[in-house]
Amino acid sequence: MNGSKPVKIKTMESSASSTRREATRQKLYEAAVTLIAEQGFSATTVDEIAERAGVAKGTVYYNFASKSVLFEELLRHGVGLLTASLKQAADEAALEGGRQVDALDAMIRAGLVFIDRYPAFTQLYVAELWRTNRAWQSTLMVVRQQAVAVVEDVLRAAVRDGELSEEIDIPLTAAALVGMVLVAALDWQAFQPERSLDDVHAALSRLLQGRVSGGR
Amino acid sequence: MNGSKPVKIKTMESSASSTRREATRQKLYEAAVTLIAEQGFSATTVDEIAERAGVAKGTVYYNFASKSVLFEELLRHGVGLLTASLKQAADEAALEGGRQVDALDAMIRAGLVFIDRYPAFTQLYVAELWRTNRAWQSTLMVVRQQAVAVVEDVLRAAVRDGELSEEIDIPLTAAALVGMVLVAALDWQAFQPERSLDDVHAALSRLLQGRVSGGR
DNA sequence: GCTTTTGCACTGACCAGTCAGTTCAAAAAC
DNA sequence: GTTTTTGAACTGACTGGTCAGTGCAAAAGC
Repeated sequence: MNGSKPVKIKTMESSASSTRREATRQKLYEAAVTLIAEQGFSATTVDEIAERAGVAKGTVYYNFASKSVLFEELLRHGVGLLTASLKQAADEAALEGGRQVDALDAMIRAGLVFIDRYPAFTQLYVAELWRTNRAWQSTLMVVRQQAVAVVEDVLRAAVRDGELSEEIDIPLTAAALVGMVLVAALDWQAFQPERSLDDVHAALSRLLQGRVSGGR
Repeated sequence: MNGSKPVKIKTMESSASSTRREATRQKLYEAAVTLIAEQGFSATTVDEIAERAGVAKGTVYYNFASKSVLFEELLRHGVGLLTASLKQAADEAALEGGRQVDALDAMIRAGLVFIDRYPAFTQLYVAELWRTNRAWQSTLMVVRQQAVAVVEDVLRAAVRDGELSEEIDIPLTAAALVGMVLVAALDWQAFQPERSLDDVHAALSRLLQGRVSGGR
C-alpha cells in the first residue's frame, strides 16, 4: 500500500480521464528513455522497458500500439519540454529589457540546464536525428524544426534591432548554435563531468561573443 | 572432431598483406557503414552487409571475428581518416605562414569536406559516440580523443602566440568547436542540402570570428 | 599447395506482438 | 448499507519469426 493517493496530477486532457493510465505511461517513458539512450532503439527490448517500469509487457501494448509508437510519443513529449524551456528563457530575457544577444545567451544556458536534467533524452535525440529510413524520421524533422525555429526567431529579431550583421545566414547559424550546445553538453557529461555548468556556459558564451578569435 | 581448426589468426598485417583480402574488407566496410548509418547497428543484419558487399556470409566471418569486431575496426578506420585529414589541414595552414586562427579555419573546412565525402560515417559516429554501456565504448573514447586533441593543439598554440585570450577553456572550447562543425554539417546534409559547402563554411567561420555577436 | 571465398543447411537464442484470463474500484441495483 | 455488475487496466505464458554465428565440402584465386 502506498500512503500517497494518486492525486490528479495531470493535464486537462480530453476529459478527466484516468490518472492511473497517465502515471503508467509516464513510468514507461522514463524507463524507455534511459534504456534507449544507452543501447539504441533496436537493441532495447520491450521486455526490458516493461521490467524497468515495473509493469507487465502486456501493459506496454495496452498503452501504446507498438514499440515505435511508444518511441515517437516519447520524442514528442521530450522536445515539447525542450522548446518550452528555450522559449521561456528567451521571453524572460526579453522582458528584462536586455538585448537580443542576451536572450541568445539565456537560451544557451537553458539548453544546458535541460540537458543536465534530461541527459538521456538528449543523447537519444542526437543519436536518432540524422538517421534516414526510419519510421519516425518525419516526427523528428517536425520536432527539430520547432526547436531550431525558436533560435531563428531570436536571431532574426537581433538582426532587425541592428545587434547582428545582416550578412549572417540565419538557418545555418541557428543550426550551428544548437549543435554547438548539444554536442558541448553531451561531451561535458560524458567526458568532463567534473566541470560545472557555469564553466561550460562561460566557454560557449565566450565563443558566441567572439572573444575566442574575434579580436579584429 | 578436433583437428580441423580454421586457423585464422594472422595479425601481422603491416604492409605486404594480401591485396585480395584487403579489397574484401574494404567492400565490407563500405557496405556496413551505409547500412549502419541508416538503420543503426542492431537493426543491421550480417546477411544484409554481406549481400550489399556482394560477398558470401561466410566471408564476413572469415575476415572478422564477429559483427561487432567488424564495426569496431570500421570505426578505427574512419576516425583515422578524419584525424589525418584535420592534421594535414592544420599543417598546411601552418606552413603557409598563417596565424593559428587560420589553421583553425582550415580545419573547419577540412572537417566539412570530410563529412561531405563520408556522410554515412559521420552520422554513425555521432549516433554512437555518447552511448554508454556498449562494447565499443572504449574504442570510441580513444578515437574521439585523437580528433579533439588535434583541435586542442591548435588552440594551445594560438594562446601561446597571443592570438587567443589565455582565459579560454581549451578542452571545452575544442569540444564545442568539433560539435559545432559536426552538427552543422549533418544538418546541412539532412535538411539544407541545397546550400554549398562555401555557405556553410562562411557561416561557421563568422561564428568563430565573433562576427555574429561579438561586435561590442 | 597455400589462402581465400562460396554456398547452404542448421541451431539455439532471442524478441515483438498476441490473447485469454485476472484484478479491483466505482457504479448500479437492491 | 450491502451485494452485484461492469469495464478499464493490467498480466504473463505463448507463438511465429528472425538472426548471429557454425560447419564444412567444394571451388576459385594466387
